[in-house]
Amino acid sequence: MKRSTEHIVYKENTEALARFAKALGHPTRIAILKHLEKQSCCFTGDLVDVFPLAQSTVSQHLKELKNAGLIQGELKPPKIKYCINQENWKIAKRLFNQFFK
Amino acid sequence: MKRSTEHIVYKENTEALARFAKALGHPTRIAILKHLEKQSCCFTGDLVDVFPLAQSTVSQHLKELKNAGLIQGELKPPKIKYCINQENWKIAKRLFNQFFK
DNA sequence: AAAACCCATCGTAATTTTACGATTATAATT
DNA sequence: AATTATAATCGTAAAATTACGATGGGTTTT
Repeated sequence: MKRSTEHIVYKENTEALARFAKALGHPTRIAILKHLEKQSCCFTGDLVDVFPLAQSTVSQHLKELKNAGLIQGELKPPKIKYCINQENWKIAKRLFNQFFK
Repeated sequence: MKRSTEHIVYKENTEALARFAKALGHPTRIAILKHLEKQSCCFTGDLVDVFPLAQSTVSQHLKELKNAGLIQGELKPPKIKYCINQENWKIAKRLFNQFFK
């Protein structure tokens, strides 16, 4: 089946908002972010203890949040400390705010 | 491969927020909602003209937005008029606001 | 150097999403 | 009753997502 591979061009903000929303589109990722907001920071292992999910699955969710720019990891051997990416968080906040204004 | 079919229990708001976010997680759906906000309402056909997508594809996106509760359709034969679901819109707005507070 | 620890990545499978054209359903018009 | 208009739904295919266990790559500790 044919499927248009060239994608539609949307406004800058539309793409960005959809990207953030997509990253937020899974309860586990929302829960991870809530956890990070409360704790300010945490290690992967902490989250593996919190959720009944495999370590690799949690890691994958973290990767998506990182790819979306919502979190960032800091090497703290032998662990990795994850925090909210405040800069992008502000951008996301602003985009959602003006979307729902 | 085994895969846990029983799902994790999240807080009420976490599930709800993820559901809304997921619906917003595609640029076409963001664009549709922006259009609805500006126009206040519109018909499926209007959107088919706006986006370079098949009618069935647009209809599918509308269905998802409807399932998420973000829009509602009103029979206006032979058309269907779509509007933002103000009640749920307010809920979504509140959930995102308190999430990003 | 070996063992232990933490976590990303790989490989894989099931499921869901996204897109299309074709068909169907409903209502209005002729 | 037949035709037209509008839009949902069906069937299908490709791609992406979500989950798991297993493996591997750095550090630190022994």
